Amino acid sequence: MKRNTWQRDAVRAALDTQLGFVSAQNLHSSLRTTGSHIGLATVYRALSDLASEGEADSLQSPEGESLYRACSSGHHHHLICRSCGLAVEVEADDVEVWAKKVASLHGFSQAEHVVDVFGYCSSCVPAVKESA
Amino acid sequence: MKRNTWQRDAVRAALDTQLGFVSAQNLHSSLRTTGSHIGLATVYRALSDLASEGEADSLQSPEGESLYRACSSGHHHHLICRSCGLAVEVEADDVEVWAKKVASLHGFSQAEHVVDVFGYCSSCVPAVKESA
DNA sequence: ATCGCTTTTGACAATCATTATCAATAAGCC
DNA sequence: GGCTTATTGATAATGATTGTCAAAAGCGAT
Repeated sequence: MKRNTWQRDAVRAALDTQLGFVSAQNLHSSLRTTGSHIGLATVYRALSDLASEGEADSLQSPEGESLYRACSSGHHHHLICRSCGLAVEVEADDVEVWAKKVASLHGFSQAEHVVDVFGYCSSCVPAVKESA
Repeated sequence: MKRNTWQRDAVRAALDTQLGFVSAQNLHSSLRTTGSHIGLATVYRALSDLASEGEADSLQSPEGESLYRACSSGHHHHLICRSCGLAVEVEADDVEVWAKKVASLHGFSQAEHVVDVFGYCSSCVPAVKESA
């Protein structure tokens, strides 16, 4: 049976306070900073659980870390700021349709897709010339 | 100055023989199997170089490994078989448009996107019931 | 073809995120 | 209050990737 522990609640709560995606390591640090004595492995477990229960979204950063974020339920995608980590949930009906079409066109089944847009949010526009 | 070494060529060649995405580790094994004495670190370096020169595509597997594949130049996305690794390059004009629109709508600049579809190709359809 | 300067290699150590281990602890149920 | 068992947490283990650095090539000039 699944039990309710304060650790699990703490992780959920900590995740809620975050505006963007966080790594398990970072979330653990945050929790420690706020005085919690929660263990690192527990944070990993809690995040992993939350993600599989649909209470959190997870994605891989370009560096290969797993990042998590509290999310509204349902299928959606993200627009993520490379600088501050701010994440905006976006609808992508067009993309859903496209993904299904492409998959079936090539005989693929059980298609899932990874769709995320990375950029700099209006507060973080870096002082970089238009070079690319 | 950048030098031409047989190692670099070997990695390029090995990558060309692959139908789908491979990890650096796997590619290294393959090379060893074919008799090459190339070092692991060198394979990592070569792949990383190829990727930044645009001669290879790279993406993160759901497990967090970096996967590489020789690719045609230009921007495109992939339809990847979870079982055999087969990767099909697909156009995604609709998605390009959508990504730009969403980014500008939220004030994001320098937007890049990650769009990949994972599924099972027709040869790999697993004997799994429609449970999800 | 050789010399010399530099880049590249490769074996191995180091790093870093994540997972496994397992005894101690604490939930939920009686 | 106890009992049973899931959960915790400190730490070890794992596994991919990167750093290190002496030895081994590349490439241009001679």
